[in-house]
Amino acid sequence: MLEGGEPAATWAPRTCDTCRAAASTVFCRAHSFFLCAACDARLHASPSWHERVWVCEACERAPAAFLCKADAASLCSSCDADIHSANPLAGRHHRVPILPISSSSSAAAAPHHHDDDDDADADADDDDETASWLLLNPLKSATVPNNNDSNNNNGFLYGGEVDEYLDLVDNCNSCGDNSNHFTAATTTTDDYAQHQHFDGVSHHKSYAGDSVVPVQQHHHFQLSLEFDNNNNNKASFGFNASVSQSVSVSSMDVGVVPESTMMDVSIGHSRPPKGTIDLFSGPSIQMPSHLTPMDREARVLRYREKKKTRKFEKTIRYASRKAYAETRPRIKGRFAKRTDVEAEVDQMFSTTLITEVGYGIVPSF
DNA sequence: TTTCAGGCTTGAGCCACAGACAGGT
DNA sequence: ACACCTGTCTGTGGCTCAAGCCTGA
Repeated sequence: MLEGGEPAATWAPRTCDTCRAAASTVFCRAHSFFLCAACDARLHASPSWHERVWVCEACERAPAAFLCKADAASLCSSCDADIHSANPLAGRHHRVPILPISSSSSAAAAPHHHDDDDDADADADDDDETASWLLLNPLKSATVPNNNDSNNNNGFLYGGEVDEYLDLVDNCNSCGDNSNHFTAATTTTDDYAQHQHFDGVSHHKSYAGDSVVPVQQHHHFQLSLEFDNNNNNKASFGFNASVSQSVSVSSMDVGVVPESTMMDVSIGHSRPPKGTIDLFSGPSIQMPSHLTPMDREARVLRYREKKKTRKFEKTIRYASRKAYAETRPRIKGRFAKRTDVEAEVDQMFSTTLITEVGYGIVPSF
């Protein structure tokens, strides 16, 4: 859990230069003032508006200079440089110089807008995000034939492969031959709250995917790709690739509980912890070598659908077991043996539970 | 700039037991 | 074919602690 873990003092937004109370949201270039929404509306209510820009959404202390379309975030030069140099994927985010707040669209253009009713924007953002998640090296993509999909230009080419990988990981039990070598490195530091299952993850001030605006730490999952120039349909995955690119995929969305440390491929690793997937041992996962545009589109759609429906909450499969566990005596958190008296009380409790709540029948799935 | 210590965060593992499930009689 | 018995496996929550990360000196 991250409760209280955020150094709030260091992230205090700049206060309004006029009222000195509210957090500033815009920067007026004419005044060289940081203004809150109220003061901005008051000072710039006349038709002769000054040119204003949004305050950086990351540091909240400097005027925004760029708009990152992938993150839908307005960023100052410093934050933009920091964030988009963090990894190759972030570097591919499409950013444009930020435009002054227009007279009619200040509200509509407000940052932090992720309204579902704005389908066009949502789709665009979704495309960007999906691309960010799925894309691999665009240069390499261009070298692969059977590549007629216009989406390839923005790196969608291997979305299907990545998605396929996600599915493979989900299923966790299908491995092909070793012609394609797949390895992965993971780092894990933060953002996960307690999760006991692959889907049992909760977020705390984290931005899903590779949205990196305020990300201080990142779970990411790295793939390295090696392309066989002699057989362009074959892509192998490995760390020692002479021509390789990395792609970061948030493990929280992949649904994989990664190894806890960055692993060196050369280091032999023993059994992974229970509940994790050992991506390093055994036969490599075979990746599909080529897909039709329709296949790719279908996979991307499937990926998006999965992303929409994924659940981070812990799923209780057996309510009765939960009820028993909650009433069970513990010693330092561990279940302890019940005394006869406790067993009797529990028996009574169970009877009550059956009649009142309906527990006692464990549903089968 | 590098190193180190201390604090903080995260997640695996442990425990007992009810119920599911498979296989034998 | 059916009922019953037995053994094994699964899932449940709170706590501890090791490992890794972060921050400041």
